Amino acid sequence: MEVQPLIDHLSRYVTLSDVEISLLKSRITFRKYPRNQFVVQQGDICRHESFVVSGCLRTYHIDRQGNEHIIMFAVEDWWTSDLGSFISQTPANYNVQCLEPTLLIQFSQENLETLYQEIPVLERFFRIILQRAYVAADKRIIQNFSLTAKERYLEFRNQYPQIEQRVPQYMIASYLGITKEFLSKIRHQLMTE
Amino acid sequence: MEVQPLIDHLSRYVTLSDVEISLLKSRITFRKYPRNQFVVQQGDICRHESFVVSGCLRTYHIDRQGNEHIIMFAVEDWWTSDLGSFISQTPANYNVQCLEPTLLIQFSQENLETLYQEIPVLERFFRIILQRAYVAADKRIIQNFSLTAKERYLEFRNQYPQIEQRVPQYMIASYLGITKEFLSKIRHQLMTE
DNA sequence: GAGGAATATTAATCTAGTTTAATGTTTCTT
DNA sequence: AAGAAACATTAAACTAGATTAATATTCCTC
Repeated sequence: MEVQPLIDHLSRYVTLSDVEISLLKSRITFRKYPRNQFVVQQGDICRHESFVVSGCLRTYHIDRQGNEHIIMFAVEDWWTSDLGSFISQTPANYNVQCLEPTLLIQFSQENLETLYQEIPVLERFFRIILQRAYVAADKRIIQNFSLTAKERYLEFRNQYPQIEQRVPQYMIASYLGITKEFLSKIRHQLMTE
Repeated sequence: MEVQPLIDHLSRYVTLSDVEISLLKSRITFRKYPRNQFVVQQGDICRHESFVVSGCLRTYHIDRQGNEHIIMFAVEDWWTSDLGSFISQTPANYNVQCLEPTLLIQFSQENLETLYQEIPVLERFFRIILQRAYVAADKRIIQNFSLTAKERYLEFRNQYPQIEQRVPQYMIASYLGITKEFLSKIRHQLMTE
């Protein structure tokens, strides 16, 4: 059924035989979430790695003072989960919440381990995914250190134009690490110059 | 010779036979660096993953405005490199510099690939290392968002007491993402309260 | 042990971004 | 179509941390 986007996605990185594809299909789960529902909640153990077939999600952390900080968004063709929690099966630092009705393809730890045996190139594929996540996290550390809020906003808009249209501004502010009021000010500045 | 610290370190995560250990020994390189020398330079491709036998290093990024930002320190028993660059053999975002005379055990890409074939559990080991690096990067993003400079300093002091003694304060300030003057102020505050 | 380099402190002024609070606008629901 | 909820803007007062610049202190090195 809706598995094609995943197959296409995998095919961009590794080559799979027909047998491997049916094997894969037998070990995945489709799950439909309504708007606002949580795929992972902070404190729970993240049981799945999820591929987004359709919809939009945010990953955020609630700090000691109760403030939300959005770490990433995910839309069609992206992976989402609390990777740290999934990997080491420890309590999640993040909430993963659907911002739209969302369809996910999910891989449980156990099924993924089995698949690694059955389809060795998947190991390679998920190592690539982990590496990309690491590099992205790394890049964000640098950007938060070295760019102003305005520069980060422009960078975001430039890199994720699709996302800016789909999520409310106060969430983008949270992603950028600033208040919604200040983002509003920045946008005003950008428009009147 | 000085390989024991590495063996001990590996043994904490995986079990190696004597045969595997000699195999390992044959595929590593020792390298001694004097103070201030660079193990990796921003823009170069990072050719090795390095285990610190003795000494102390910093990893830092120079941004567009020419400001330095320290991303991490490494001392005995730690791994260091520009992981993003090493993994994907792309130009490094970071400089890795010795702050003391330093002895490293280095793994080249090719030797590491060979070792993965020869000693499969090493694949597991380095996946764990990558995961830890990812989780650490992740944690830092959260901390930089949600803690004040003072809180981050206390956190650092608490988590890396050994390092605070070994590196100059202005580098700690850079690691915390603040100026040396402001760190000085924080320290003053902490002492007089 | 003197002199210079590197490191650290202090204090005044400045600014990017926050807070608070009020007002406006859009979107959802019935 | 009205009312309520969610989202966005504006502006004034405030603060964490930067910048600048001068002075101390520590640490090499000859």
